[in-house]
Amino acid sequence: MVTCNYEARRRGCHKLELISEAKKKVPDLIIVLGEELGRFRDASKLLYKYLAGFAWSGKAEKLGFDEVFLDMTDIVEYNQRLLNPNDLVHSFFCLDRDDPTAGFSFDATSIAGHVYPAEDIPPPVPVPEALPDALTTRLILGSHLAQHLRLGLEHEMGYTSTVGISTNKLLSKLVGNVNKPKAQTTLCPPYVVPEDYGDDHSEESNVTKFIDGHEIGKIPGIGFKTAQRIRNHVLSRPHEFGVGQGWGETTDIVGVRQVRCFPSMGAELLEKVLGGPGAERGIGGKVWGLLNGVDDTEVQRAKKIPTQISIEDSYSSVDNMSQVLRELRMLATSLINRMHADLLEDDEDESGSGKRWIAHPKTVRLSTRPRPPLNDDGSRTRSFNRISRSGPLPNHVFNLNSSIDATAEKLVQECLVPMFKRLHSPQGAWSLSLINIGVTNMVETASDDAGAGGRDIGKMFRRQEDVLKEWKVEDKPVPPDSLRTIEDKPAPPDPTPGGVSVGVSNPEPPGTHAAEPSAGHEVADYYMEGSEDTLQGTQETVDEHEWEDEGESHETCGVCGAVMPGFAMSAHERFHSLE
DNA sequence: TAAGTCTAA
DNA sequence: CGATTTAGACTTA
Repeated sequence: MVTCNYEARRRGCHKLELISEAKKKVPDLIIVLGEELGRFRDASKLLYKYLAGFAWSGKAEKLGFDEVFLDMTDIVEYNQRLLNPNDLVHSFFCLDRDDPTAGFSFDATSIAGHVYPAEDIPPPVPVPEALPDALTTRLILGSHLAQHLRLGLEHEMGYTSTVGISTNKLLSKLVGNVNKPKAQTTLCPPYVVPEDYGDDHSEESNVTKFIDGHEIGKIPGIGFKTAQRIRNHVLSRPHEFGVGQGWGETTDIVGVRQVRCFPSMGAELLEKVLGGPGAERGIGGKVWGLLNGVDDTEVQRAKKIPTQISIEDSYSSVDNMSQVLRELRMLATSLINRMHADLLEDDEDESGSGKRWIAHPKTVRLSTRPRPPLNDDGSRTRSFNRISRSGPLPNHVFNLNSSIDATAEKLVQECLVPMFKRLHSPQGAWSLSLINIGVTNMVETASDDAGAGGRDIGKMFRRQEDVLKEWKVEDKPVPPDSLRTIEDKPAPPDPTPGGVSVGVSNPEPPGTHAAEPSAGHEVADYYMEGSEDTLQGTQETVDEHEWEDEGESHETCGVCGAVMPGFAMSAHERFHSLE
């Protein structure tokens, strides 16, 4: 079992649990095979959009399908100034700079929702004496904003959510885990993080106190490998693996405190332990920061186009060409569909138009995970290693006049099969446990993006250039009258209604860092979970050729019938695809 | 650019 | 027995 909902968890199930085990605990457990990610994607997009709408800065970063970081520094600071110190209980949170009436009322004398450390005694009667210190005020504001977002998410979108509120991504994410589901938690001051940190301030700082309670592998940014190396060093021996349980379970539990307080521990030592070939530069300093609750990474703004799109499937064994062919066709079809869903946009400005590509991937990649051979004892060492080959993506995949199936088939025959042969000799014996195909190297198509938010002229120029570059060779040969729009077809509905959704989301606001008392970022960390949706659109197409076979012979365009030298066809096709 | 590693949900 | 899928950031050659 990959994952389970909160109801199942309440009854004792875990992620990655054996189905047999889970069934013992919950006989009426419902097992759902496979996945319909499309509906999750759609829900994810919708929820993301809703939340990002509250971020004045536009800083709203998705983490997976169901989590979002929101940097609410500006809105929080704005409201900090609006507070009336003489009547904090009746405060108003303004959500729109341009509309003083947009917002909600709240009590600025206390934090909304749960707090860390937990208060054993609920605060007496609020004593709106004076304005608390700046950080506390900001966290109070952040907590109420989070509360408002969670209520909005629930009442307007139908999803419950979980949120963590603190001053950076690391802390907000971690503190969001403290109370769930359907809750929010704010990491309370004091946040004393000394300039150099490293000294033991656990007495004064809730940051240290909080983070020290975590096993190192639980810290975001410290993954399996990194955690392992740190454990080995601290324990000065190879760790032991837990048996029978999920991955990465260790019988040796090494806590953050144990590492932080290890003799001569610091950025330099960590750099030695973790550095080396292939390691990220500055890894020591980065991890040292994490162990001290320091995380200066910015909440990223949403990207309009993904940097890659990939599809994969795993198998118990795929070991012959006909299986490979079948799987490649399936994957290629899904990939083309995904490209249409994610890279095709309604063409507004043309009358009677259809869709147009907002970006063109330039590269296609095929990766596999070969099953390791049997060991002497008959066992098989697990390996997750992948190998891959990549090459130019033929232009014909952008042709909207061909059917998806035809496009996929062509992609398989022309690209994927040859790449596969570069990976695995048709003679040699192989057995694959996974096949993945994907497209990368997106080149954004120029758009009349009247979009708000700052526009980057330089960037737009570059985009133009990129596009023009692609055209240059072929530009001339394209007959003027070959321009044509491609009409779009209504998408075949393939939605499955109703999904189950559990939704949870959790935003967390401000992020003042102790290290930088005044200028911290605020980070809101949102969490959403579960969701459902409908499916995507469709397409169709005509036909075409591609750029690799540039010969001197003439060819006829399947779309407009124009005749031109072979080398010009790719540009010509691109031309159609852009229209 | 290509291939691989690490991380995370 | 068996153990997902997708994607981003980053390094190295």
